[in-house]
Amino acid sequence: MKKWLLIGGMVVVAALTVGFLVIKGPEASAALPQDFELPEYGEDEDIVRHLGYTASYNHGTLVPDWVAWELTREEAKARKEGQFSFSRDPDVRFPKASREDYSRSGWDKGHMAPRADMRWDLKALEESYYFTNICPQDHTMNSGAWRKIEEWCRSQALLHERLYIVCGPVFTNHRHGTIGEGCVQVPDAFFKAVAMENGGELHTVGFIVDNSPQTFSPRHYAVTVDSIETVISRNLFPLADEAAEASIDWNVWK
DNA sequence: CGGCCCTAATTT
DNA sequence: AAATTAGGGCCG
Repeated sequence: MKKWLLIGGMVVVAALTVGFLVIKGPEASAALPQDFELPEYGEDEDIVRHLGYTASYNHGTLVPDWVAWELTREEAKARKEGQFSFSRDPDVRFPKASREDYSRSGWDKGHMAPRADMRWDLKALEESYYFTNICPQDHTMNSGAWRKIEEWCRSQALLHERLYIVCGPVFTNHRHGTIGEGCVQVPDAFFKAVAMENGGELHTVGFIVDNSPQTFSPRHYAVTVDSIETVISRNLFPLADEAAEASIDWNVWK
């Protein structure tokens, strides 16, 4: 059933793409399908769509399984400002993480889709503070290695036209347990997968950072998207061909 | 020194 | 539960 849905979805995407090409002409061939950034997901997942990101929120862990978004050059340049605080997602009705769970836990309320990637719209900025988009993160890692990866992504978005990014928690041995009365599970590590089109070819790069004090530069944590997919058992860019996820081309990722 | 990642205490 | 206020540390 799931497989047929997937195939059906791909047929629809292909049909839309063909239609798009007919209308727009060959110069549009560089544009990847809308929602290209969304990973593979099952019917049992709770998908929440917001202006700046789409996420799959997990009832059991009380963190997202993944958060996906597109980052364009213009979005990366934007500097809108507003004051927002962490809050519950009105689009998620079942029990979810709260501020109390994180308060004095020793763990950061770490953004998956970064606040700084959402400064092109005040609504997107506000929604980035929903717990749908938050995981418990080591503070040194969040403000160190993870932040450097986020800033590296923004610099890549400025160099190229747009990036497709999906990131989320990695659970292996659950060595950090849970926090708060809600029992929010603390991830063992985090993954981030990035895709970008350059010269008609798709390029990808990934990162895995342990949820512990990490401060090295992005390349230290670089891995293929393929290897992330093995670790989390999920296809991250279903519409990308396998070869694009099997290697990292540091000539295009500058 | 500004930008970005935050925290905690207090008030509503 | 959320808004307000005040503050810290790291890095390019």
